[in-house]
Order: sequence, then C-alpha cells, then structure tokens
Amino acid sequence: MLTINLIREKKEFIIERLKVKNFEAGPIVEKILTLDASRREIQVKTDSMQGEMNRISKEIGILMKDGKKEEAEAAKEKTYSLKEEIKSLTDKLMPIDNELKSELIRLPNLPHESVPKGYGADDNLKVKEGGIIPKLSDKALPHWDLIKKYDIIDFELGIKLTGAGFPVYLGKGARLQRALINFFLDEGEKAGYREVMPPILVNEDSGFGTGQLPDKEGQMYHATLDNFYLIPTAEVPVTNIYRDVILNADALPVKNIAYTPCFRREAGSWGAHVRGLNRLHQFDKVEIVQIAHPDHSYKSLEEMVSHVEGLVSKLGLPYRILRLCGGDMSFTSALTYDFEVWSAAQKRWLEVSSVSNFESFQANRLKCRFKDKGDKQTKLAHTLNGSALALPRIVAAILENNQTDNGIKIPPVLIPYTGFDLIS
RNA sequence: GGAGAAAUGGCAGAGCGGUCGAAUGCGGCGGUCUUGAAAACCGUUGAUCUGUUUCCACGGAUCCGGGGGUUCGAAUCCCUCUUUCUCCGCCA
Repeated sequence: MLTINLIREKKEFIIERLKVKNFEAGPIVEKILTLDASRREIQVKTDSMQGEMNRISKEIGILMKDGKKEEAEAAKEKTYSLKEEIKSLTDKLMPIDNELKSELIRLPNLPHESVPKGYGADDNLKVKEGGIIPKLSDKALPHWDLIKKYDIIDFELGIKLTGAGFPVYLGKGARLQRALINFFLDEGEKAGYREVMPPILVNEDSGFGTGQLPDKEGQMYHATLDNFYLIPTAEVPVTNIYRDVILNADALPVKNIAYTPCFRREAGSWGAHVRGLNRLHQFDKVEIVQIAHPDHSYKSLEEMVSHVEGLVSKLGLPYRILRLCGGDMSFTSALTYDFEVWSAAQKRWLEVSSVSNFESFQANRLKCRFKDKGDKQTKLAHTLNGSALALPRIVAAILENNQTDNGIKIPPVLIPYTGFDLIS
C-alpha cells in the first residue's frame, strides 16, 4: 500500500511510474485525493468539536466539585447539541475512511527506475546466465518418468491420500527433500540469516499484512472453522513477525530464513507445463526475508540475489537471472529478479526463485517501522524476500540434468546431506 | 471441557467515574562529577491523525487487549470477543 502522503505530494509521478506496470492509476488517484480531502475536512471539524466538548466536560467536573450544581446543569445543556453534531460527523467519516482504505489497496507498488517496460515473460531482461547446459542422450526422460522409474515420488498415492498436486516422497526421494532443505538452511545461516520455524497456519491479520488478503483470497486454503489460512509461502508468517513493530535502526537489516511447506490452490492456473513437479498444491520452500533500512535495501537485494545464485551454482544447475519487466512483476514488488534453472529433458527454463524488494509497500500495511538513532520520528522500513529455494523444480532439474545410464547423480554438495551419491 | 482471576507506556507496576497520556521503579537518552568507568545527582523519555509553520516549534484530536454501550465526562461502570494465568477434568 502506497502512503497517502506520497499520493498527495507526487500524484503525477505515481501515475507516470505505474504506467511501467501497465496500470492506469489516474482515476484511482483522483478518487483517493478527493476522499482524503473530505476525510481531513471532517476530521478537523470533529477534532475541534471534540476539543470543545472536552473543555466543557472539564468545567462541569470543577463546578460539581465546588458544589455549583445549577451552573453545572446549565453547562450540560450546552453539550447535548454538540454531541449530536459530533455523532453525525463521525457517522459520515466512517464510510469515507473505509472507501479510502479500499481504494488505497488497489494501487500497486511503484516499480523501481531500473524496471524494464513490458507486458509479459518475453519482455523480461536477462541479467546473467551461468552453469553449463548438459547434453543428454536420446533416451533421456523427463522427471515424471524418472520418479516412477526409481520409485522416489508417487503422485498416484498422493491422489489417494489427498488429491492431485500432493505428491508423496518415498525413500531416497524423501531423503533428497530433507537434504535440500538442510543444505539451503545451512547456507543461509552461513550468510547471517537466523532460522525461524513459524506456524504454517496464519490468521486474517497476517494474510492482510503481506497482501494475500483480500485480493488473493481464493489462492489460499482456508480453514474456515477457525478462520485460519494455510500459508502460500513462509514470507507470510515471517514478515508478519514485524507487523506493528518499531525497530531500532541499528538492528537493521534483520535477516531471517525459514523452511516451511507451502500450500497453493492454484485456482485457474492448470494447463500446459504443469506436469509432474512443475506445479503443486503443496511443496517445500526455504525463504529468506530481510527488513532493511530504506537507504540500504537495494544493497540487501543484491546480496540476496548473489546468495541465491550461490545456491543454484553450488548445485551445479544451469541458471539464468531475469529482471522482471513491469507487466510481469507482482502487484507488491518494486524490483524483482527471477531465477530459472534449465530442465534438460523438458528443454525449458523453470522458475525456482523470485527475489524482490517491496520497499515500503508491504511495511506500510504491516506498520513495520524503525527509528534512526536520536530521531524522534518513525519511518517505514523496507521489506524484501526471496526463495532460497523452492524445492520441486530444483528436484526436477537435478533429476533430469543428472540422469545417467546408471542412475541419477547427486550433486557433490548434497552428498553429506543425502548420505548417498546415486539414485538407482 | 468446567470454575475462578486477570490484560495499563520498552519492562515491572499503581490508578478503579472528573484537571490521567496516566504515579513510582527499572531500562533508554542527555548532562554534572571522574583521567576513564561505576556510583550518585539533575534533566529527559510512546504511537497515530491533524492544524499553524520554511525548519525549529507550538496547538488540537485519538489510543490504558479488540469491538460496542452507559455518561456532560470512562483506564475506571456495563455488554461482547480475544488472550493469559490458577485450579479441576481430559489427552500426550
């Protein structure tokens, strides 16, 4: 959510910037400014009336104490009409306030100046490419065949237990999951992240804080009896740790890492390219989250990008880094880098990580603020997050890229974690 | 699940219808003292909205778990929700 101050001060700038995201902000901005103006007008009136009311009430108190009953009664008379006026004004204010809020959350975050214009995936800017694309034999299988061949992931069984998109990992398949999770967490810890193990069900406030609610309501599993939501990413609970929190500037950047299962309904997104591990309802992910000082948040972003790059390159996977164009970015992001790894048997790039700086957009909703030393004023912090990494597509790429006639070779960095070097 | 008690500033904790944004202590910050530190002493110390103002600053409103109500006036009374604690029960 953009701050109302920014909208007041830089209306034209906002409209201009949001064009990069192909978003026509003009009408919403105008509506917001109108609502804000009337809100303030009413607010100022009620404030002064309320002040008058308080003054009279105090007088009454003193009169009562002095035993001047009649004068007190006379003063009371004066309050009745005031009280009614205040009430009618506050009744007017409520709907305006609510409408203002709902308009405010319709505006997407401003894209960073380095964000390329564009409409979709084709317009993303390739920033970097690394690793070597393997040459597989003609007999090479896509991962959905490999998992059957080696009996390491069972989709049919998941359908029996739950439904489509809930795979069951078996034997070395399960162990590979655990190895990847531990590898990612250990690497994160080495990079200065604190490990967090949060709840994987969250309440409505948390869903709102990171922006899943109200707009993406249908994308989350909802435990209606208790009104809890299954998290679509660890970003939700971990970032919400800092909801309504005022940090000291010297505590920044705050760096947390968390492994959680993630749950996504993926309503409406089934179609091509969703076979096997490419898209699931439940999957594992290690997420990194930073709360940063606005002056240094882009340094944090670069640091996160190079951390993720380290992970994919240590796993020996061919990868590329994209800077997303305005049209392909999320609603909340100011700048996003996507990581894709090459899936050799599918012969296509798979997105495995998305690293973003949200600047103060999320923080404004969360009320996540900080205070500079010696400064009286609180300011909004910047929030960032990134996958480091999401497992299924990494597993898909490892299986496909590393297949040999003898079996699937485990990347050397993972062997201490798996305890085996070959799936056969 | 049953019965009872409670929720106040960064923390502890008073206040239980009138001048209370809230005593006091601790902590934090600034200062005096000291070669330096500690101790002692003095001062200072929340958030949000908003008005005047270039800034500094000054003024008003709101906030004592959330929401609602009573009252001229609510931290204080009533209703409701949430959470915590104690005892009993149940389960691990």
